[in-house]
Amino acid sequence: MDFDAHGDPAHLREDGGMKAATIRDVAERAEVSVASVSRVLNGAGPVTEGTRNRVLEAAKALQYVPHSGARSLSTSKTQTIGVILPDLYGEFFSELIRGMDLAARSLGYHLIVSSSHDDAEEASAAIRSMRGRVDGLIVLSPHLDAANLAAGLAGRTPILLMNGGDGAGRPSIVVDNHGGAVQAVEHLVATGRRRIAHIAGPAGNLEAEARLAGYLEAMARAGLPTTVVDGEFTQPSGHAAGRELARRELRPDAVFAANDIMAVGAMLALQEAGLRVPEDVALIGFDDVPIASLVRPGLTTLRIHIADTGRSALERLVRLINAAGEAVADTACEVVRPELVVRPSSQPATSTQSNSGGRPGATAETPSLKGENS
Amino acid sequence: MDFDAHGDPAHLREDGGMKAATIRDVAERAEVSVASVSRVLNGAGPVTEGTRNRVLEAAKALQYVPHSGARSLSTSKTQTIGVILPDLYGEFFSELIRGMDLAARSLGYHLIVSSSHDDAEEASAAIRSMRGRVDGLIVLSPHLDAANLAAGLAGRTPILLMNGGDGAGRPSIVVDNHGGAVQAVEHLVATGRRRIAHIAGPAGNLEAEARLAGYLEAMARAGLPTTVVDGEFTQPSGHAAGRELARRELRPDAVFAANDIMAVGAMLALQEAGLRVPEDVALIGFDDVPIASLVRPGLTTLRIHIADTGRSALERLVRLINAAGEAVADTACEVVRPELVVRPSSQPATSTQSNSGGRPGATAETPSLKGENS
DNA sequence: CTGTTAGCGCGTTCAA
DNA sequence: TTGAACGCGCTAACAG
Repeated sequence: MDFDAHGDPAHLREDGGMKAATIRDVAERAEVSVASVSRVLNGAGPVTEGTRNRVLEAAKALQYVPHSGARSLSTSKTQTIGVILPDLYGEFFSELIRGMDLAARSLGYHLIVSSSHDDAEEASAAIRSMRGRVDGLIVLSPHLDAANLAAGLAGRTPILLMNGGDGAGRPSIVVDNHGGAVQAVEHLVATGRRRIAHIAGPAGNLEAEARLAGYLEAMARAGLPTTVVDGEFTQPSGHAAGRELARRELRPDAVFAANDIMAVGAMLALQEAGLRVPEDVALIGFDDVPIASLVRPGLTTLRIHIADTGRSALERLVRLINAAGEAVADTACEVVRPELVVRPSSQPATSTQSNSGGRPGATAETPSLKGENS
Repeated sequence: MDFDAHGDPAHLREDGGMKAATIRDVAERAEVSVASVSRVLNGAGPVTEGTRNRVLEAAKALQYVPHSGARSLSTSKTQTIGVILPDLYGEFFSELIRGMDLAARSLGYHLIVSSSHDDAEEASAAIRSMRGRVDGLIVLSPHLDAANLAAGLAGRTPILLMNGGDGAGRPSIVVDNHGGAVQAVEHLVATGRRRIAHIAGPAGNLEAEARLAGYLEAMARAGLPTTVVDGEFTQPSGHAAGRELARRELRPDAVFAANDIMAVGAMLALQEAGLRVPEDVALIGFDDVPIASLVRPGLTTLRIHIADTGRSALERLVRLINAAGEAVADTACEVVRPELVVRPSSQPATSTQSNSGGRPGATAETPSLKGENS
């Protein structure tokens, strides 16, 4: 054969290793304009049944897949929302993301996660690297400055704060940490505990500070002396705190940990020290992550419907995105109120009485039934 | 004042609600060309100290942030990798993603996750919606067809399979599920167990099937009768399976669950039935998710360094991306070998002897020290 | 109903 | 060293 001067475009070969087909290739093959192809593929605009079929056929033949990046550039909509979080460790964040992912998928959005932003500096870089890549941002920065900074940096991209602060007039979602802590203490007091210690979260973390404040306030109101041990929201730190408390001369008869995983750590430490939970020491955590119901004794805690909160956060952000410019009405700080879930770890020491938490509204434990895939 | 025909561009106003500044705005303000701005901001190409400063100044004044979407389009590099997974539930996936995120961040990549793709249909849609949005894909589809389909769909975008199959000549990472299961059974046999039951994962899941096959083979080799109960990789299913096994006439003296969370469920069920672990029934799981070391008794399991595996997977994919076109040498299936971690849940029934798992290479438990942030 | 054209915002030759 | 112009792939006006 001689020179094949008019050879097929490279992309016609099945998987010859060449570049992927573009809308233009489809247009050529279908012998129509790119506009028509676009119209057909997006179902928008009037198209003849004939051209429609030719386009569809050509697209299939070329295994054409639209380039979402290019589409985003021209529509200035990425259908993607970014989630900035300090860490990706533990069940709390994974549950939150799971909830967001669920909502995102049903709303036609993608999720781009970016973690490990402890200091405002890193978070800032992460946020600006999101420009042109996302339609909105959800920022979980437990540090005050980071959040404010984030809000500023975002420019005009809608942003939802979940840093534990009140949002300062910006759309935000916050857990009623203070109220939850008060509930925890009141529950313990109501069930006969008096020497109630608190394992705090890391300093500078707004959530941790609010929980500590709630503990201190409730204890003061009850006229009880306080004991605070530092923790950092991790299992090991909870374990260490528990071990220390077990060694104290005046051992506490109850421990309120600022989150579940520290409570679990403390539970193990207490048990290793030969103490019984709840007989010798009652235990209560915060968050109600899945593991709370799997340890023995089951851990009493303050339930936040984590995945639901994540879902709701994402839905709200999408609403903000769709209302961009207009309804600046959403400047509210939505409050999630934790719900006391009484499990065996906080049963009264006096007797093995029934499941009454001592507070109306407390939820009796129902077998938690969720698991893990592999 | 009269008409301000030459008014400042809208974006000059601080945060007047107008669009964000583009590279062109910066160029105008600095009185240079966009090319120079690009050169300065990307540190590429020769630039005079003077223009450099003017550009930097203008950029700062305008709070200019490059539009990564546009950049991606022109460089055809998104610096983003997509992760397709069937679900986002449980510690396994969250640990995996954590590892990937760690690697991604240190390599300058973003992570876009997309879950809930049970059937091949959905996964397919998810994958094609990634085109032009990511530089590569990591696909965790435990179903055979889905994976093959994925590989085809990806076109020319690098893809790394982690579906439990051998990858069929494509780059992939797979856990030696069969070998792990054999280790589990041999460990139980070596410590005196004979009636060893297996709680299997969902049918159709390659990982689950390989673990089942390993169990069956090892049992046959040991000349022992098999007992298999169906599960679905979830805690509730493990609980149900455990309850059923506890009721059996010829109760097993050991249970090997196809993953940790089912083992935990089974453990709780056995204990609720009044059985002692490990005295009456030894228990062993698979994966070594964080919770395995937090339940009591601590769960013996086959450790996969989940986060490390995720990290390594991402690094390999990035390598594939950078080698695009050239080194098709990477067609290998990397195998991750699980490591037996002996914890109290599988101690010999005969006595409370020391931690020897009976197999060389078995890792004695060291206190697991990781926690959760809130 | 269809085709042409102009951007979206940025990187990048190629001259000057 | 700098700038003008083109292209990435697609959508959206605007003609025809």
